[in-house]
Amino acid sequence: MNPIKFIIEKELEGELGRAGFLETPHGIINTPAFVSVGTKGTVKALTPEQIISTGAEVVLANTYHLYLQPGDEKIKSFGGLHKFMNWHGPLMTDSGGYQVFSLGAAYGKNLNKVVSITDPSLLISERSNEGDIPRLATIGTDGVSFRSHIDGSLHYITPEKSIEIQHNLGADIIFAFDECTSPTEKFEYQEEALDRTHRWAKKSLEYHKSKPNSESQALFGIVQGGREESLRKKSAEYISSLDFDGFGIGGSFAKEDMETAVKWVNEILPKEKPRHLLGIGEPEDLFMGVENGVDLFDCVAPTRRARGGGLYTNSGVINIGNARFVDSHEPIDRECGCSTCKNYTLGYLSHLYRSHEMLASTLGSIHNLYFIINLVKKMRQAILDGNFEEYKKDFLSKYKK
RNA sequence: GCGUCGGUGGCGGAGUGGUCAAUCGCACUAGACUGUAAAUCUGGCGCCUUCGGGCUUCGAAGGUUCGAAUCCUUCCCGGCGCA
Repeated sequence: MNPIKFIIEKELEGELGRAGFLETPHGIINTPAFVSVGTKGTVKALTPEQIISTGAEVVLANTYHLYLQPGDEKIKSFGGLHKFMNWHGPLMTDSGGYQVFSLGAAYGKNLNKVVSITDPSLLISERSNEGDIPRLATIGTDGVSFRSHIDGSLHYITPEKSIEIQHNLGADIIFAFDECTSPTEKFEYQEEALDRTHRWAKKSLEYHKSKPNSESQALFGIVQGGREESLRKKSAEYISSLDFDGFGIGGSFAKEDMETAVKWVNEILPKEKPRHLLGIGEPEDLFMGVENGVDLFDCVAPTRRARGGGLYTNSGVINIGNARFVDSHEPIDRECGCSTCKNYTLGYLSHLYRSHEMLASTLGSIHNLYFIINLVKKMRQAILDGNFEEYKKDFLSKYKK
C-alpha cells in the first residue's frame, strides 16, 4: 500500500497550479504548503509547540547533518526522529544531496542556492580554477565523500546509504540522493551530473523498495538538469518513469531561470503525484511555484533571516537592526496575526536584537514562519476560491523585493 | 610635596622617529542571506572630495628633526607608592 495519498481539490484554470491535500502516516498536509526547515532535528529557536503556533503542518530535517550528529542509529534507538524531536506531525528528510553542492562546488565560494547570472564572477566555471579552497565534498561514481564540517572525519555517502539513514530517521517523506548543481556549470557538466543523479535515483528507489520501510515512508525522486531545457525535460521524463511517490525539483537557480525550469518540469511530471520545489521560499517565488503546479516548498529563509534580523512584512523585508525601529511602538506588521505581532512592539524586538537576546530569534522566527506559511495558505485558499490571480497581483503590488 | 607609571578616534586597547587617518575588539551604521558550514557573513565608521586626492588629528603648549602619536622641555589631568 502507498504510504501517502495525494488528493487534488481544485486546479487553476489554464495553469499548472492546484490545491489539495496530502495524507501521510503522521497527518495531513494541505497543499500547496510551506515546509518549515529543521535541519538538525530542530527548527532553530523554536519548540514544536511554537512551530505549531505558526500554522506549520510539516517539518523537513536533514540526513547528512543528523547522520553526523548524533547519528541515525542513535535516533533510531530513540524510536525515530518524530519521537526524538517531539514533532508528531508530518516529517520529511532531505537526502544530503544539497550538501553535495553546498559543501562541494559552492564551498568557500560566492555561490548560493539562488544566484544572479549578472554577476560576472559567477560566469567563470568554478571547475576551471580549482585549488584555493579545499572542498568538503568530492563526487565519485557511486557516491560522495564528505569531510565532516564538524570534526573533519571522512564519510562516504551512496544512494543506498542515504536511504538507509533516512529509514533509520523514519520521516514520512524521504528524498532520493541527488547532486544539486550550480547554474554556472557548463552543459557538459550538467549532463554528466544529471546522468549521475538519475543512476542514483534508480538506486535509491531500488534500495527503498527492497525494505519494509517503503510501506510507511514515501520516497520522492529529484529532477535536476540545471538551466538547460533539454536536460530538465529529460530528467522530468526519466524520474517520472520510475515508481516514486512524489517528486522534488532541485538545483541551484539563476533567479531568472527558475520559472522556466519549474514549468518545463511540471508539464511533464504526472499530475496525480505531489511535487516539491526544493529550497525555494521567497514570496515572489512561492507565487511563481504555486501558479506552476508546485505543491510543497521548503526554505531556510524565514528562520535564517529572522536570526539575522530580517522580518517579513506585507511591504517587504525590514531589518530589525535598523535605527528607525528603536522607538517604534508598532508591531512588525499590523495585518499579521502571529503571536509576535499580537504581543510585541518593534521597539522591544529591536532591543532584544541589539542586546543579542535569543528571544529575538524566537519571536522573529515565529513571525517569519507564520508570515510565509500563511502566505502559501492564502494562495491555497485563493485557488479554492477562484481568485488566485487577483490575490497574487494584490500581494505583489505592495510587496517590495 | 617627592617618586613612579600613564593620558591615542564613542569605549576598550595596539602603535613608540617615516610605509599612520593610525592594527584589533566592542559599540554604531547599512547591506546580504532561497533542499542551514549560518544566533552567520560583508561594507562603512575624523572632515571634505570632481574618488586622483585634499585637510585637521594621538591631554596642552613649545622645541629637536627633512619628517613626531612616537624624542626633549614645561604645564594640565589620572593611577599607585612614600611622606
